[in-house]
Amino acid sequence: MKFKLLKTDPHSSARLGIISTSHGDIQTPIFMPVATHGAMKPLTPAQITETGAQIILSNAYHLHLQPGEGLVKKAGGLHKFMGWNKPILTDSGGFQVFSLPNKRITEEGVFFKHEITGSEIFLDPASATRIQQDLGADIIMAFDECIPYPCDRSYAEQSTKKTIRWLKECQNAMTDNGQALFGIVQGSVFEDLRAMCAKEMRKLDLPGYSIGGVSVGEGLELLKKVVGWTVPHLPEDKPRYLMGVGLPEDILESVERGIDMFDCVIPTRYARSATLFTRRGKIRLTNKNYKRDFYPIDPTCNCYTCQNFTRAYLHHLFTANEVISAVLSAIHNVHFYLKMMEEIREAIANNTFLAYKDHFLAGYLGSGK
RNA sequence: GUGGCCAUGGUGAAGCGGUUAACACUUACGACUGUGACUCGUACAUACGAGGGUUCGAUCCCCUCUGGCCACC
Repeated sequence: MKFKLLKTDPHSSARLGIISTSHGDIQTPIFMPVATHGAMKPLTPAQITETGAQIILSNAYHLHLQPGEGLVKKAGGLHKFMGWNKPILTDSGGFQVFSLPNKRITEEGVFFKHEITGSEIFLDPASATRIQQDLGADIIMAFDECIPYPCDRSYAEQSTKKTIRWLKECQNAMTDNGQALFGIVQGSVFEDLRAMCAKEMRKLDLPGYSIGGVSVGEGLELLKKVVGWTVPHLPEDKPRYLMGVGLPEDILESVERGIDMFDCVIPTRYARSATLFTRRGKIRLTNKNYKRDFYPIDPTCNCYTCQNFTRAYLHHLFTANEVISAVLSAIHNVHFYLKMMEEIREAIANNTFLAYKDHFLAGYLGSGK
């Protein structure tokens, strides 16, 4: 994997770049839709491609449980297994340390309770790395501890140091198979911890760096601060990935502060519960005022769903609990995100990023809504 | 025709003398940020078939009516 920084916005820290992988190039800033189990919830790879996705995210933890990295490897790797020949990034399972209820964290790793079988499974930096190597994604993530928010300083400091140590163990576990290992900066909402973590990780000369432990309830204002504290300590010539973010406004604010990559479940998850993104804000298609609304979800959108279906039809599909309600909605939401990213890149290229951001937010957050 | 049982919101239903009529579903509106088609939050019977009566007080007791179910003729 290689990253080429094409330009930096003269009015902000927004950047334009290209990540090259053996499965193709990725234009940054980019949003990565999430396909945790090796499947993007309701969409086929062909549909994912149609939304404009350049890279998707899968999760090593989930694939380890089912069907197991050994089987994926035997199938020829994750790309071949799931029929997706563009770049893939796998998350290590570090986030599950944060999000799953039954786990025990030690200095060496984390014990999880298998959700289905109830058996105990153990993940540590070495095993998480090995799993991801077997899966064969283009970019793999370090095994970290995603610190909950709020969190007291002493725990945050101890956890952050552990994450740094774990990163070194991940790096040591790497074999030269062409995959790129990204480190994950933690440090909760403490400026010095974020800076310390970024500086320490920078010394390891990794192909990319991410910021983790955000979007865990701290809110947009703190998110902006955390990104602002961290980015200056990261190398210019390596991609920066803000994990698990976010809403359109979160992404715009973070691009402005120098982030290149994003992932989030929001567009696909919201699609399943009838929340759709439009240039004028989110709408919830199950609301009864859409029952007789014969306009597309977003009249300015050129996705398959908006070109062919009305809000009234989608409202009907959700009411009738038809599975393609999720399919058509996900196509739109993912397309919406990726179109926004495309426009962000165009704006940076034209030195008009801040104007674009203001214009977008004015329409999206809007007057009435 | 006679006897018995029952009648609570959009639905299924608790309560059976005492200030807010349980719960579930539906519905409505929210939430969801390194993903269980999940889940969660909030709202929703001035009202207990109708009319009388007893009582300090009735959805809960009594009478009549109306409606439904069952049994017998």
